[in-house]
Amino acid sequence: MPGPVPAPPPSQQTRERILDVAEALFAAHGFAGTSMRDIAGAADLTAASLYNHFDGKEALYTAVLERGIRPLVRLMQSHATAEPGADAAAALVAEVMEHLRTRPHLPRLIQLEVLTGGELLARLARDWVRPLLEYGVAEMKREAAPWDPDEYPLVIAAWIHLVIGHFTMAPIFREALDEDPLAPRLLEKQTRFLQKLARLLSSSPRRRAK
Amino acid sequence: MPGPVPAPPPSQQTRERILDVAEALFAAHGFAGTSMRDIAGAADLTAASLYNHFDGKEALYTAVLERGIRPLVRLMQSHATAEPGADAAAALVAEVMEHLRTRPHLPRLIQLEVLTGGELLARLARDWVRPLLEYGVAEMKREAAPWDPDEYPLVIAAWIHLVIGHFTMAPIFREALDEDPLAPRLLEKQTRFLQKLARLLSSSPRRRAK
Amino acid sequence: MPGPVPAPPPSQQTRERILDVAEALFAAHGFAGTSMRDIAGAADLTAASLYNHFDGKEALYTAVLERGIRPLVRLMQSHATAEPGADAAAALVAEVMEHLRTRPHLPRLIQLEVLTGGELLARLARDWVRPLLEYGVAEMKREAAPWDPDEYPLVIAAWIHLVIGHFTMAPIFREALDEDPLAPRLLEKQTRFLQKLARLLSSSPRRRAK
Amino acid sequence: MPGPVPAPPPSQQTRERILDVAEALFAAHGFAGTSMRDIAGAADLTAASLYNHFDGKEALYTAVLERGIRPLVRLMQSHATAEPGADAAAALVAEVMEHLRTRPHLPRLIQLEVLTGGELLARLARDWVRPLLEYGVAEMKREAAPWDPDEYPLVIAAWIHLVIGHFTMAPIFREALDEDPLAPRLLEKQTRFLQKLARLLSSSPRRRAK
DNA sequence: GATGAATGAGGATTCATTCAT
DNA sequence: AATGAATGAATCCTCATTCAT
Repeated sequence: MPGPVPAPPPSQQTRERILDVAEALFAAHGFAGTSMRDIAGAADLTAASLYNHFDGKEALYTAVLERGIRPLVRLMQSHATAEPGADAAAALVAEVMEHLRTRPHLPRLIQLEVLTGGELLARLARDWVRPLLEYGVAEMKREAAPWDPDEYPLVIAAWIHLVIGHFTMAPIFREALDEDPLAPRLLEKQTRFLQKLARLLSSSPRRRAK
Repeated sequence: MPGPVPAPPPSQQTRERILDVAEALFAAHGFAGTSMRDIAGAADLTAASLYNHFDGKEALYTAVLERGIRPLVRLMQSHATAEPGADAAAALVAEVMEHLRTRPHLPRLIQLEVLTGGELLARLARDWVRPLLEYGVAEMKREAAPWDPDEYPLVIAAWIHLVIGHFTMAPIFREALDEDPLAPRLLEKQTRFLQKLARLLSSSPRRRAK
Repeated sequence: MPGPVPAPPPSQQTRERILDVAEALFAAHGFAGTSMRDIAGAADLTAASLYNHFDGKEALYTAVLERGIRPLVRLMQSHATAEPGADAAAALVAEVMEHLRTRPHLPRLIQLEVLTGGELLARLARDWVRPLLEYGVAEMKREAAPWDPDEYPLVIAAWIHLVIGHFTMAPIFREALDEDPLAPRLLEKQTRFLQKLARLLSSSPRRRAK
Repeated sequence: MPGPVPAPPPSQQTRERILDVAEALFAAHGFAGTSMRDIAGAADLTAASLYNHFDGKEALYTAVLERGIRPLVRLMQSHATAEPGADAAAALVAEVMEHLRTRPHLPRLIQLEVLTGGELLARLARDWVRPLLEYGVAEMKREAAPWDPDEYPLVIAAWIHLVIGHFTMAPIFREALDEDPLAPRLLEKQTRFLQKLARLLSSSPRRRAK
């Protein structure tokens, strides 16, 4: 039985605080649009102090991304080894949505990184998208989904777009719908919508299109 | 029969050239990540010369966005008034995809603008997303789609995510698939996939989920 | 009897217009604080057009100063040769004040030029201040004014300060007095005040100070 | 008996050094004619370093003016409350001249600020000129000076012009007289001249002019 | 004579980073 | 671990000037 978690040393606390505000700022303004002073200010520090915790702006950015992506990759891995059942996709989607709910900056960070072709893009592709594609394609083969096999990757990509897009496009729908897509109510609705979609997409329809 | 288009004055040519390279650079590195010198260099000019054509960086960025978004809005409007038939959605998707094929920077620009909450976000929401939502929701009501009415907006949003996402996430799939999602072959495949999906989504299924 | 003055060629008109606005702007913001574009704009021209009339900024500035100072120097010269009477000083002061009333920018221009040690300073000293000193000292010698001979220059300098200062310090007295020192009423009052002072300064008082 | 003044921290020293050189440069070339690089260079710094001490050029300029004007205002205030005697004006003039001797840039700064209508003009009028006017007018009323009451402000203004003008016009008299008006000898002579003038101006003459 | 477009030089300011304290 | 001060490089932008039209 584990005892109480020992309080992290203050330096560790500061480090996490920096990562938190940096994550928010990088997600909101991108790498180039975020200055070390901005981050320091938001963390109640001086820019110089950041260098006591990170080797520089690039290193800080990398640390933010690493910390954000790791749980996502782990989530993927745990599902890859899990019993592939009928509702596996629905379960994965729900879990991912739930995770992103607590880290809403993460999809934005990923999207920005992808858009600006950052250095972590290759790693993201290798550790996150490729496993997801392999896992998903295998699953679809097993299920005889209503798609051509060479459409399988597009289906997987579609899932990614739907999940990520819900977060990255949130601001514009907030404007257009007068409701925050990241509020709990809409997040749950979107999750249920995606699960419904999952069943629809994998069910064998009577007739094949095209 | 229209006569030959008169050659635009050279100054107009320069202006368009600047807009072209600025569009590419802003889409690739974001507003903050693109310097006036970069743009000038790509347009074979000095940074100072840019100011003979635009009032400043912000104005240039706005001009790029305006020019990019206008055709998109017009596309939407022409469809809003068109005969709403069974395959209206499929036709619209195809047209949008075809338009974006020739302006692949545009979805990235929009995504960046949305992410960083730029000033045009409100306009985008008003002129582009809101009409799309209204048009789509009306269409779905007519068709008795297999969704709850309060899910209709999510369906429309899903379409947007699928179209935009295909472009904004292209780099990572290029890495993961070893094939360029923006190459003609994959663009066509994605278009057909989306049209198939359109039929699937609007067909009345036997049983309702949830 | 001279016939009607022939209308100056349009180029001459433009030239004068440029000089007028340049005079005002240089007087208000100094040489460094005034841009060619400012001047051009105020003259309803493009900066490039200024170069059709003047060789450059420096040349334009010089022309402004020349044009402004010439009448002042001529005024001095005409008085130097005039009959030196008792009220010569009073008459000179009145004439100078009257001239400056129509060219209120001139004292400011001179003051700025003196402050920033421009190139025309030497010329101003030679053509304007030195003759004034010589003329004034001679006059005072003749009149047995109530001053030590080596104070004579100070008296002349005082006159200059009083006349120039009235114009250059006008803005601050406009603030402090709630009345414009350059309005006709105050200009006349100041002129009469200076003439009164002239009599006071040159009258032989009963007792000598110091 | 006060103990030794504690050495100011080095940062304060740098700040003062910057203010010193900025005062000289602003006085010599005006606000627009002085670049941050010039100031930095004269203070043995980089332009960027100036921003560690001041928020920008405008702020630095304001700080220079504030620092310069404060003692002047205080001088005025101390005299306003002092015993108004016959030679009060003479004493004040002497003190002001003595103060300006050690800060010869100050009158130029003020003159420039007045000429270009800077933001501090209103404050100068309120804190410096207006009290001086009130104090002086009161004094003159008490003394039955040889002037119409509505000429009193002109007399006060005349004093200001004579004191300020001596400094702001120094360069041109340096040229014309071959002697520096700001050298101790001439400064003292000017002070004695002004005091003599004070007595002359306030003595009741037998006859009234006008 | 007027102008739009182009440009090199320089303007103020911000940036990421270093270092002594 | 935190910071104030310093700085070189780069930011956006303005400037005076030129030149083809």
